[in-house]
Amino acid sequence: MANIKDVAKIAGCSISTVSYALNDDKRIPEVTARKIKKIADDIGYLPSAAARNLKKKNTRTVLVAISDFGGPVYHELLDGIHYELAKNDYTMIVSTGASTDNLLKERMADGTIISDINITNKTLKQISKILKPIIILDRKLDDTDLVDMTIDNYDAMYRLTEDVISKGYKKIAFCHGVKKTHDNEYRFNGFKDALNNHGLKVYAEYIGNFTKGSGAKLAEELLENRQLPEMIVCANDEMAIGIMEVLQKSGYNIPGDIGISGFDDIELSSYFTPKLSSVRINRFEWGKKIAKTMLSLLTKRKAEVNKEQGELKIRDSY
Amino acid sequence: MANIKDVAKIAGCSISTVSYALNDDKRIPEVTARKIKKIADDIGYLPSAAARNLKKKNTRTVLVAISDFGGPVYHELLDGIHYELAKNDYTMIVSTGASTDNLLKERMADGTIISDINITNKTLKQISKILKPIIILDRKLDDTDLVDMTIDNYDAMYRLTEDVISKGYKKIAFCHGVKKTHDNEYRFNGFKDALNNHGLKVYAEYIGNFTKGSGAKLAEELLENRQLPEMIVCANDEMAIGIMEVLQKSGYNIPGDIGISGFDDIELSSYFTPKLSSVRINRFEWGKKIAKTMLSLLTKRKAEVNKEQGELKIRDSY
DNA sequence: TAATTGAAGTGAAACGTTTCAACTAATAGA
DNA sequence: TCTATTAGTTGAAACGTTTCACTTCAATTA
Repeated sequence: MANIKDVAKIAGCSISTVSYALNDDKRIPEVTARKIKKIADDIGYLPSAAARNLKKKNTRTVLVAISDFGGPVYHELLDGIHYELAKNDYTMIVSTGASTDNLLKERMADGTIISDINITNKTLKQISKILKPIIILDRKLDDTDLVDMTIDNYDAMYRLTEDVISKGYKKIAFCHGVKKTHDNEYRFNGFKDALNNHGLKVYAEYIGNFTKGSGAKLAEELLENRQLPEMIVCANDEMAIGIMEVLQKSGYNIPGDIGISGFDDIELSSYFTPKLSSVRINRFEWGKKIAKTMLSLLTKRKAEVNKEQGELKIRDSY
Repeated sequence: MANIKDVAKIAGCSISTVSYALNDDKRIPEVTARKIKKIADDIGYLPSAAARNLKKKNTRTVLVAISDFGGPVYHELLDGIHYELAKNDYTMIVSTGASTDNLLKERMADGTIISDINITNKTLKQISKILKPIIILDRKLDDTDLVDMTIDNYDAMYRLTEDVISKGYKKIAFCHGVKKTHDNEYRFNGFKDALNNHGLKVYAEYIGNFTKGSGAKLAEELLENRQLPEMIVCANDEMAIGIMEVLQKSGYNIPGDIGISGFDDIELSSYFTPKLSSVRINRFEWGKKIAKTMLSLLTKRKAEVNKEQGELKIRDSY
């Protein structure tokens, strides 16, 4: 693999000249620079990122760590982050699972954006002392240097619940996702407070894990016990869809017999019959904001933090 | 940021001892190693990936470059690749767009997997000389060191088309995705050959770009001209869905009035009404195979290449 | 006792860049 | 003609690791 030395040898100049030329330093005259670049091209010289990063002590790279590539939720977010980062000539790399662990243990990026519930608070606290800046999307953690940019789950769910109440539903249940996750807790609190402030009680609480499967299982249990509420507010769309599928197979009409709502507004939701009412987050915009914050953290070391608002998408499922 | 020197100073030993200890070299006794690791932990020492990569001349990292995070097609594939890579203690990083360009220009990974139609053949040919190994998923390119692991589009589409013919359709049109892409060409050829071998002609060809929107637009044009075929075989699911939506809005019954098929079997397809007939690729398995090939390229410098087969999913849309 | 072995640890070179400080040669100014 | 300036170029240090080759010292063997 050709290195800068090889280029210098062929060009008959010093290493420093090559380096300056390749980096468009103005002290190298146009004509020399062109010649050097030509040679570099010809022999297939690619600079070693390792050597450069080592010397410059930065990588112009931001790492985004996510739980998995499977969920329908991340794409827009990643595209938004990438859009903004690329505009500022930063490189984005994405990782999951074990790869994230490795990447976190070796400082390969200048900044890190994390939305991965598999990373424990403990780990997070540890690395937050060492690996700044870090923006965290899926929880809040006090007494750390983590910058959190969560969605305003509470507010959105509060508003959705008010809309449900306004339709006349009284026996309203909540279907939890993974308990203790930030998303679930804040959504539930918004739900509960809206109910209470309108003189209603939580009719029942069910526990899923954010997947379609868990929604389906839950619905089967409900059918067995014949204890259906008038309405189930779900912590996310996937569980809502799982519930609807099972209920429909058993002959229930939605929203005739029971109302259902979701959260996230994944693509499937508007194709399902009935179309699922949900909360839409403009994740592309959210991603852009996150990237902007990261950029200012990287340069100015400070940031204006921002809660992302959700938009109610009331359709046909309640 | 603490470095290995700091650890050595506190531990009262040499840099080499720290390095050996941290890398579990057997010449450092258990007790010393533990002490050193403790110190490293305490002062928040993280090894510099840059320095290590520079010295070791490898990164134990594989880069996967994709067109965008938006499509519903990549998730399983990425998960499959990651699964296999992680098992072998390799790190996977993923990039798109401009980030890919940067990453390709700096050698940050030991190997590269590319499925990005935005990268030109020319670029690909250039980097294939320098940046080996590279596995390419979305085309074939002769006279290069690229290893291609495309899907067996031809075979799958041939079989799908035979099934369509067996249902009695005669006037069968094809809806192209982006022309000249490998996927589109091979799917079309499989379609065409199946038709010809059964004594049929291609009834018409429409041109889309693999998106739902392009399918919708196309359907609108067809409605204007009132020239509907009996069946449209689409180069992918998204276009098929776009077409179906528009046709249904205009009162057409699918499959009563016209049959439609797709390719890829994205999640949406089995939720749409009618359920879309399509070709399923087990992308998780495909990803695992790709990763295995990459691994053997990385270690043994050779690979058994493999075409991934598709499975027909005949449902209700024709 | 002397020689040998082995365990534990160390010094220093090397990886491929960037960049500071210094140098040369040519030009401009006095 | 001499000095000051400037454009172009260069040598070498530094970044933080890994690892080869070597040393030291205690224990074992003959």
